[in-house]
Amino acid sequence: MATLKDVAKIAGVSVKTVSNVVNGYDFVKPENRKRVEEALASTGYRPNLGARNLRRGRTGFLGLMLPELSIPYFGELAGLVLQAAQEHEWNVLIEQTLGTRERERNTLSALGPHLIDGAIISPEALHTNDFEDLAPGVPLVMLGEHVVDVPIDHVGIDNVQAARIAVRHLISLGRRRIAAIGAHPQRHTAAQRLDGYHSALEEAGLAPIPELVLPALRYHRANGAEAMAHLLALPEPPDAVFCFNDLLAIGALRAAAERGVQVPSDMAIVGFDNNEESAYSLPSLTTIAPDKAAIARTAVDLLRRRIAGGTDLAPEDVQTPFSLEIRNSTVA
Amino acid sequence: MATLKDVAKIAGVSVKTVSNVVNGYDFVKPENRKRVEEALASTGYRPNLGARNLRRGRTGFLGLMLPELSIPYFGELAGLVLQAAQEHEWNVLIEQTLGTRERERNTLSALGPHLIDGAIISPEALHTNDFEDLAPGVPLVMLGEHVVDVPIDHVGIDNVQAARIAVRHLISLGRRRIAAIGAHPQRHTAAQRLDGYHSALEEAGLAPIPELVLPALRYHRANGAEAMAHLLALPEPPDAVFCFNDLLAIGALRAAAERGVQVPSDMAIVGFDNNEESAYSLPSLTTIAPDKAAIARTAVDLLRRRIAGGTDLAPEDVQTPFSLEIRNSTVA
DNA sequence: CATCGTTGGTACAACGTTGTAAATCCGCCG
DNA sequence: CGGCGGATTTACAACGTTGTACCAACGATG
Repeated sequence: MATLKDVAKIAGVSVKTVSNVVNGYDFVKPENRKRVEEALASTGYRPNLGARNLRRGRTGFLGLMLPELSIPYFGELAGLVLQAAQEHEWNVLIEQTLGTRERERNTLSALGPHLIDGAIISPEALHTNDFEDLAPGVPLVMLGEHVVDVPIDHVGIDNVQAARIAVRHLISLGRRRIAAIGAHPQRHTAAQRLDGYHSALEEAGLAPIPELVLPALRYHRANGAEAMAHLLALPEPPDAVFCFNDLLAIGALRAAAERGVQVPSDMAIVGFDNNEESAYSLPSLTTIAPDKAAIARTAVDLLRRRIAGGTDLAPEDVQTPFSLEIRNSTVA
Repeated sequence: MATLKDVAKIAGVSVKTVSNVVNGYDFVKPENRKRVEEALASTGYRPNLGARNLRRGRTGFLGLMLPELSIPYFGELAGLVLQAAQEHEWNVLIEQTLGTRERERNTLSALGPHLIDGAIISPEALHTNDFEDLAPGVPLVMLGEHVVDVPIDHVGIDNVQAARIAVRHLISLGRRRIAAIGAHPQRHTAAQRLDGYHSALEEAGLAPIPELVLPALRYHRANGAEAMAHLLALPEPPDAVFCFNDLLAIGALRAAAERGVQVPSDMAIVGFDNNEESAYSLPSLTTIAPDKAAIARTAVDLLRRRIAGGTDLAPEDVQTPFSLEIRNSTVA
């Protein structure tokens, strides 16, 4: 593998001059520039990023910590983060935590400043004090969950409002017994969505029905199916369900179908995330559609700002847009 | 950020002694070892991987080139590769090509030995000579597509056999007009699956019906829907479809439902890949289920072998197991 | 013609780590 | 007590890059 030294020897100039050409420095005699460029081409020179970063004190890498790539929301998001990072010539290192606090702590503590310039994290189980213990020494941007009392930039949508809009939609269709699937003791986003759910009920003058609020420990399809099965076994089942993500909704859809419950006539279902698959389910899924590209772009931008030196800026909490995507699981 | 030098100063020893402790060298006086360890702990020292790798000539990174993380198959696969790589203390750098030859070429050529120790690639559009042009100088393992005349390790399933088994299944259900969706002029895997399709028809004494073989330029849900719409508009539509991946099948499922065609009674559908979502579609999807974990593990192992020095080993082509997952899109 | 600024080029050091070879220490043997 | 040999430690160089400081050549300016 060719190094600057090799190229310099061939071109008959100093190492630094080659470096200057490679880095687009202006003042190089055209003749020398040409010779260097030829030498570069003939050797197929590629800079050794390790060495360059060692010198520059930057690594060229961003970390991306998320629960699981096989979860569509995170797969889609990761793809968009990769794209946004690429536009700024960053490579992305992805770390999966499977949503366990243990692995999230490990990952956080492994986030040395030598490995990455900054990280985008999507924690599910981290506690406030984990951040203090393990302060990784690089800028972080948090997605989704918002651990409030930690001074870290955050990007996400207004979960309360989004949930409210979803439930309002169900109410506007005449539904009155509206269930919620996805309550979770630790998750902030779950609490917020539950808030929105309750406030929408309240503003419509509907009394909350506690047994229609179901928890979900994980947000997978199986959990949604399980919850829906439980709801349908109630003496008085709901006429609509707001699921805290699309996977839960897809599971719910299936459980309903298996029991001959018609969606949307007997049971309207709204999801959250707008996974690609949700436009193709049968029936297609009405869902809250966050602007994932905006989330990815914003996260990378915030990180850029911090890395560029804004260490003592106040932590920002950026809210990205979302919309309600109305499909056949609520309106035939 | 603490460096070896800082730690050395605190512990009152030389840099090298600290390095020795960090790297588990045996002959360090217990007393010094203790002092160094304390200093390490008190500074929270973390090795600068860039510098270490510069010195060692290795990077600790694996590349993973794939079309799109938002495609469930690749999202799931990427997750498994990350896990397999992690077991050998490798970090993984993911690069998305969107399946374009242009970006695949770029990625391949950017795969300098400085950045990664080896790469797992899942090309869709690369030509044989691209590999010669751009020989990245690090070991590669290819997944899925098999560009035959390139001497590179390959991992995948027996596509011909898998397709044959899928189509046999349809035939065993009494279907006689069996369509195929996913033919593609360049893709090797498409050609192989088409082979399997034809050979299954032949062994059952069924004459191939050319207009039932539909191409798909991309393998997304929309392409499947489009193809199915086309099939249903034929004067004599098929009674079964073999789709070359699950996304096509999901699209086909939807197109059928939209036109009131009952699956599986009027139309049986088989997919390929066993995406997680396919167990939850309505009806659930019969599909070829490759052992994705085995693919990921095998790919990482092959890479390990090469990186460990086996440069002049003959290229291997490992076939991983698969099964036919029978669900309600063929059997009610 | 002396001075200056601009352009073009170079040598050197440094980033943090580890391999090599050489230095130092120590107990023990003769 | 001199020296031997292993244990322990160290100085130094090197990995490939780039920032800094400096040097050289040149035309223009006064």
